[in-house]
Order: sequence, then C-alpha cells, then structure tokens
Amino acid sequence: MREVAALAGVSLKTVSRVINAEPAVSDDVRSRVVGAIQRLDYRHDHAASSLRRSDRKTSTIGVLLEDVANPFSSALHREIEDVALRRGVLVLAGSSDEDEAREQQLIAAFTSRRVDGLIIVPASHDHSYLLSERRAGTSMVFVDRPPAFLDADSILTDNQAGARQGVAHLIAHGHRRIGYLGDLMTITTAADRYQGYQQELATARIALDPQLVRLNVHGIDRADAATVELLKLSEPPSALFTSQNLLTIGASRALHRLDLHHRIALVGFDDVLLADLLEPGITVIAQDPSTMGRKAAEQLFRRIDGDQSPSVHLVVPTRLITRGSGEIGR
Amino acid sequence: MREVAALAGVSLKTVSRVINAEPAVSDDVRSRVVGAIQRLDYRHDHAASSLRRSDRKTSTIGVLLEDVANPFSSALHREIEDVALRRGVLVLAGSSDEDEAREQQLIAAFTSRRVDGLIIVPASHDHSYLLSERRAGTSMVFVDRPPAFLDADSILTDNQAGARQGVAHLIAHGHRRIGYLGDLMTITTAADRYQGYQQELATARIALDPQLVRLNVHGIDRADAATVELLKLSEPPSALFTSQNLLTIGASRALHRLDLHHRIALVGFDDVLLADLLEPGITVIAQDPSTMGRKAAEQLFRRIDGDQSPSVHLVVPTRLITRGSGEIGR
DNA sequence: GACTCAATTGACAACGTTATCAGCTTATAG
DNA sequence: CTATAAGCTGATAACGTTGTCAATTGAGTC
Repeated sequence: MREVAALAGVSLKTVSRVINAEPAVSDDVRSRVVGAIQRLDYRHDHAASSLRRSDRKTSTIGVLLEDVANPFSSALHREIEDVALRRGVLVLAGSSDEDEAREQQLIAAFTSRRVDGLIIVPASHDHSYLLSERRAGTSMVFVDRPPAFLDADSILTDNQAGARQGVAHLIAHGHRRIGYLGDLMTITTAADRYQGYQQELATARIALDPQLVRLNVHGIDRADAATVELLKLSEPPSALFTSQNLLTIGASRALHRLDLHHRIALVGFDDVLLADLLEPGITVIAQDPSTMGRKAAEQLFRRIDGDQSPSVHLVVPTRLITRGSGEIGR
Repeated sequence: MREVAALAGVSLKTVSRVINAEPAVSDDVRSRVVGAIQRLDYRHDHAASSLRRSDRKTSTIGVLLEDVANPFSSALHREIEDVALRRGVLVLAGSSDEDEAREQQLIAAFTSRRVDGLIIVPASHDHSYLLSERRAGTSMVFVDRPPAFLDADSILTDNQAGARQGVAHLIAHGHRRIGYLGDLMTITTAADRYQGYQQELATARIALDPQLVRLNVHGIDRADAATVELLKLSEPPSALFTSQNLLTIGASRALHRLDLHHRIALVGFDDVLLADLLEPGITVIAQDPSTMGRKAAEQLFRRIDGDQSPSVHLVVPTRLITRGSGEIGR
C-alpha cells in the first residue's frame, strides 16, 4: 500500500480511501491510485484492515457441522454459504464428528480468528464454555439441536412431532408391532424422536415391546445387523420406523437382501437420495435442511447487525413423503 | 494482552512468549501469566499475531468446490479438512456452481484473507488471473480438472480411461448400440469422458451413431428427458453410458418409469449412494474423491512447507463396480 | 478584499501482536 | 575475584491498515 501511494504520488490514507470507496476523493486522484494498484498488482489485506477498523468485522463466520460430507450437513452448509456470500462473508466450516472435544477445538480455532458469528450443530451437552465468547460479543445460532446451559437462538426440526407422524402413518396402515431403530441416545434429536415413537404408541394404546426397540445404533452396517435381529424374533415386527438417514439405508439394505422389502413396511426419518428409485420407494419423514440453513444464517446476520432482542427458537416442520414402503399393510 | 501483562506483573513480550510456548520463561512467571489469562479470559488474536509474525501464516486454506453440497465435492472437502486440522489449519470453503465469475470472486475473497494455500476445482478455463497470486507465494493445487495457462500441481481422475473401461464393459456384454449422456462440454472432465467413449467404440470398430449421443445434458431432469428421447428412437440403444452422477440418476429414473431397467443395460461414471439397493444395482465407474482430497491436501502442505520442486500431476485411477445394471446382455 | 465554507488531502497514532536487541541476574570457569 | 556464558525479561519498533483531526485549496458571498 505504501508503494501504491508512492507511485500514485499520494498519501497512504488516500489509497485507503480509494479502496474503501469513500466519497471524498477527486476523480483525478482516484484514477491515478487505481492505476497504481493495478500496475503493482496490490492486494488488500483484509485482516490488517479489520484489525484497525472500528467495527472489527472479519466478514467471516464459523460453521460447525456434524460432518461436512453428510447430506444433511452439506445442505445446511450450502444454504448458509449462499446467504453469507450475498453479504461478502466467507464461511469457515468444520466437522465435529459428534465429538465434544473436537467441537470445542474447532470453535476455539474459529473464535481465535475472530469470526463475526457462529452457526453450530452441537455435539456437546454443555455450552457454558461459550459464555465468555458470547459476552465478548460473538453472535451464535444453534441448529438442529438446542444449546444447553446457554441462552442463544436456535433453529430446530420438530423431531418429536415428525416421529409421531411417521409412527402414526404405520399404525394407520394396520401395524401394531412396529420396530424402532434409534441413533446414539446422547444425540438429543435421537432422544426426541424416540419420545415421539413412545408417545404415538401410547396414544394408539399399543404397549411398547422392548424387544422391538434397538437404540444406540450408529451407521449403516449396525442398522443392517439390527434389522436382521429384529426380523429373526419369534414375533417379528410387521413394520419398521428408522429414526435416521443411515439407519434407514441399513434397514432397507437388509430388507432387500432378505427379500422382505415388499412385506415389511418401512418409514424413515430424514430423506434419502434416490429413495424414489427403489422398489418400493422409501416413505420418509423429510427434514428441510435448506430452510434451516437459510433461517439460521438470516438470524445470525440479524444478530451481527446488532439485533439485541430475546432469543428466538424456531421450529421447522417435517413433511411426510409417501413412496410405497410405508404404505405396505399388515 | 496488555491487561494480562499488567495483572501478571510482566511485560507484553513475556505474555507473548508464554502463549507461543517459547522456552525462555521461568515456571514461576509462566504460571502467573497462565493464571492471568484465565482470570481475564483473554483470547489470543490469531490475525494480529500472523500480521506481525515473520512466517505470515494464517493457518487457513481456501477450498473452492463445485458445490459443497454435492457428494463428490463434500467427500473431497471432508478429506481436506482432516489433513488440515491435523496441522491446526482451518478451511474456508466455497461453491463455484460452475460459474467463472463466482470462482474468481471467491478466490479473491480467499486471497485477501491471506490464506496459506488454495485447493481448486476449477470452473473457469483460464487461470492466468492466478499468476500474480502465485508469484506472491500462495501455494495452490488443482483437483479434478487441470489448470489452464498456469503451471500448478494437479490431482485428476483418469476420466478417459474410466469411460473406456465402462464402455468396454458394455461391449463385452454384447452391446453395439450404446447411448451416451454427457454433461456440459465446457467441463473438461465431461469432454475427456466423451473422448473415452469415442475411442473405445473406435477400438471395437463400432461406428459412432450421433443419434445415440446427447451432450450438454445437465442435471437429473434433463437426463431423464434425454433418456426417454433415446429410447423412443426407431433403433433405440440396448445400453446406456451416463457420464456423470446426476445423469446416471436421471437415466435410472427414466428406465424404472418405463419399466426397462431389466432390459436396457446401464453403466454410470461416478458412484451413486444407494446404487446397490436398486433392482438391478447400478454398475458404475467409481472415482475416489477421498483419495483425491487427501493427496491434494498433502501436496498443498508440502508446497506450503517450502517444497519448490516442479509441478506434480497425479492421476487417480477409477474402479469398475459391477452391481447388475451393466451386466444385462443384449 | 476579507471571510466563510466545502471539498480534498495528509500526518500521525493506533489496532493486537511478535522480532530484535539490549539489559539484568546468576552460575561457572579460570 | 574477575571474566564469560547462559538464562530470563523488557523496551521499542514494526506488521498493513484505518480513525482522527488538522491543513490546504478554491469557490462563493458580502
């Protein structure tokens, strides 16, 4: 910048003014400075600039996801990116892998880079470690799971209602023995969905058979194995409710292999790509990650812009998509 | 930091020494400083630090993908993140959407934040705009598509050989009329794959029938429509080679709808989640995005660490995964 | 002709940190 | 007891930029 100023025959401050498009610069000087910038191919240092600027904004936000490579996370990520980019804000992304230590490590790395705000899909169950960060003025929005021991905005899926809707759909097709596959119970959404399952059974006056329930099933392969177990029972279920993406895939794979996919009904929580090509297509309770990402980003930027109103807790509804697997009768 | 120094009764520089774990600090002073840091919950400012440090490293890299939400991109992204995080490096990610202007805008945003390096899946066809950036010392690695008018490392899939392998597989099952769906020809990988198709037909002495070729097909719906067109021909193809992810899905959807999925053979380029659950499973030429991401990140960090050797051009092989759809005979 | 005012420009300090170098203390060798 | 070295600590400048405020210029007003 010093060289640019010298070449254009002006002061440092004037170059700064041109770069920041401040009005009080004559056209003559401006064009000289622009010329010098190009000749020297000068690149503005955003970090040094934000260090000195009074608003101290880095125009960067941190996004903590479960795993940037899973479809739900990456759909969130994409939507956040679009909202951010429209404001010239860049996104630092990281994957927690459901690991509390990794979550905290990543968030510390984000904040030491002085991000303007954080969007967090939390893995941990105590966010009081963020209190001082919040006091320091960092905006933050929680997505998919609520903050614990911390008051902050959140955008959640209505997990309980979604699970009830799915189970009710199976009950409506005559099923009374509905197997349940649930993810790690430490994940609050998994716990919520299981509550929904229990509630809907209770509403329909169906006794919960613990044999039909497999909790803490994580990943496709475990879900496959758990499905096989359920179907080997002396009184096997006539329908399955799988409460997560990968569990749905695992269960579906097992049903196909056992050639039971036309006999055992299946409803999954969270949509699955290609689910409509299968025979039968998989009926799901779909979440809406794009809407969640957009709302989260919009809320974050409202906070960054100075909105001080009380915390907002938004619940995004689920949608039942019928494709065949959930409409198999008993 | 000034306050920490005051509370601990030491100088600024000593606090800096403690933070950077420099050896020349007595245990007594160190513990006083650590105590003060915690009492004041001081947070280190990474940007200010790298502004002054002699290596000028920001411990941040920029990753430009086609779309953070597509499976290929996000698998790359995840692998890069893992390599980076092991070194305490954070990842800024962005989606070009195959738009040259958006690519350049994002890269400018990355470089103005002084990233240590760039990993680029290019959308544009002239990267000379990066010359000055390279001269300024920014490391960069290209992935999936080669750089143009710029000498830089690249990690590519062997697209031509992969396509030949897929087409050869169909020919080996007796097919002579093989339909081809190709993505936008401006994408170099799409062009390479089409070349592979042409070459393999030539090798087998099969005349290329232009009617069977549909180029510049982009997205699931267009692929679905193009498939329907091909099958309506008076002399329809007995097999299809779809040269991209979404085109495979679109074609598969059309085949299922027309109930031809057991009669028309299909081989796709790039793997598709759930492809093994379909009836028949989809045979694909699989790329290996995880390996590509890992190699790209490792190469980038070698450059960042000062490796000045000539550009490396790595080709990652494809793998044929047979699942049924490609083994339907004529 | 003196005065006011607006428009333009520049000098300097400051943002939060680290590099450099100098100074102080204590131990060791001769 | 002095000389030298090693270990620890601090004062100051600097990284690249912008905020503050003052200086300069030129036009317009009476």
